Amino acid sequence: MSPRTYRSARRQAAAEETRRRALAAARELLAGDAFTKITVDTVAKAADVSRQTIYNVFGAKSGLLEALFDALATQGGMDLTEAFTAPGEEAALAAFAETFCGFWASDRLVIRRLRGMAVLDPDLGRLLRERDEMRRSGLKALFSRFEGTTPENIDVIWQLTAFETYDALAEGDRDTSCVAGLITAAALAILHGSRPGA
Amino acid sequence: MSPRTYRSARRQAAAEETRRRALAAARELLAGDAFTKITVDTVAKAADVSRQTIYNVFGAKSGLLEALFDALATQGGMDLTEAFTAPGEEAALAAFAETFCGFWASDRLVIRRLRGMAVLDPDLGRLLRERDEMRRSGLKALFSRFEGTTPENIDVIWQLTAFETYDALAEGDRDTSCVAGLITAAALAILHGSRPGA
DNA sequence: AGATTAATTGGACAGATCGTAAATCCAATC
DNA sequence: GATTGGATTTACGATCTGTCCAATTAATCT
Repeated sequence: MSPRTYRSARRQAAAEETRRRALAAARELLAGDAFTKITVDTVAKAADVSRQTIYNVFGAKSGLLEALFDALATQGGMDLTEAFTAPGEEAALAAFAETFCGFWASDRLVIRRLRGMAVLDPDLGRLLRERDEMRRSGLKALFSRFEGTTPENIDVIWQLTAFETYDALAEGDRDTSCVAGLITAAALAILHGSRPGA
Repeated sequence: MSPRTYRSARRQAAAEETRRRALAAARELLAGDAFTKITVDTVAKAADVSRQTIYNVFGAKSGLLEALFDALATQGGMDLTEAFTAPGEEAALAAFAETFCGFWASDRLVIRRLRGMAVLDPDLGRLLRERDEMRRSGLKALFSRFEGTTPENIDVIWQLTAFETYDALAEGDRDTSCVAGLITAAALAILHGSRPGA
């Protein structure tokens, strides 16, 4: 009746390791050709871990996917300081677009497939919408420095910097920075090209 | 050893009817709250048809979904003649955008979910990419009437008229024609606002 | 009318997959 | 050496897919 408390760096590290391996395995499977066959069992085997462990660590398959999504976002290391410290509107937009395109490109297949699954998985869907809203907030904050940006324009640019837009424009081996350039140009045209009169 | 051939309007009509009912049931389920639970069994029950019939008619669950996707496109009645007979670039683009936005809006949830499933279903994915390519062809044909449109711009406008863009911009109860307007304006800005020099 | 066929049904089955439960093992910690 | 946290093993129930096959019903041909 006196439960001792056992803290340990070693055990904790080992647990981290299995978690890390599971996520890495899931990611690799999702990036591969047989990604439709992604299963708790296949992930466990690929991670050289028992199936039960996956459930112990992540609770459920959806938990594993959510954790993977988070891990991607985290280790993606998105740094928006360049966008926020850029001198002008154009430079800021270019930095913003390049940052996100770089992120989308870093794990294109995995992100695409996770987003597909998110449509059928409410929890994953929430997580994803949350992240997308963060991008929208970022855009809002970015444009608060400049004047005369309508909410509608922000919405459109929000979609221009979305994964789906990157994914569509990157078709046919178009370079990532090239895609970012297209997006930046489009955003700028929308911001300045709207002719209120004629 | 002399297999007679039985043709009949009545039987054929009855078969059409069960097929129609199955598709209608699938569509309704996909539009509802419990769409994650869409199952051959639930579809069959909702259509008041045996599970086996679904397999007889569509071969597999994926066949049912593909048929539904096709049915949506067909009965969506997309008519691009207005876009192709419009006097000028702006009118043509507006008609094009409105036609597609109207289609996307006609079954927004179902289309969204089908597209999500398509990520995990290679056959459905092909079908969907085919349709999207048709939109791209349409755009190319549309702009062949006008000069100076770069392939890059077509790609961007292609994505602007994609379902994902409509879906994102229609968030928060934004009117369909309003979304079409945003898309048209963005496309026009991209076409004319690209400043080649400075 | 009677034979024949098309369309559908019902039940049973194998195989995957998810998720849970309980007993056990092992190594790090007290 | 006893205890604990983490991982494993095995077993199980539930759901869903897809297949097989015998049986049923109604329309069509002769």
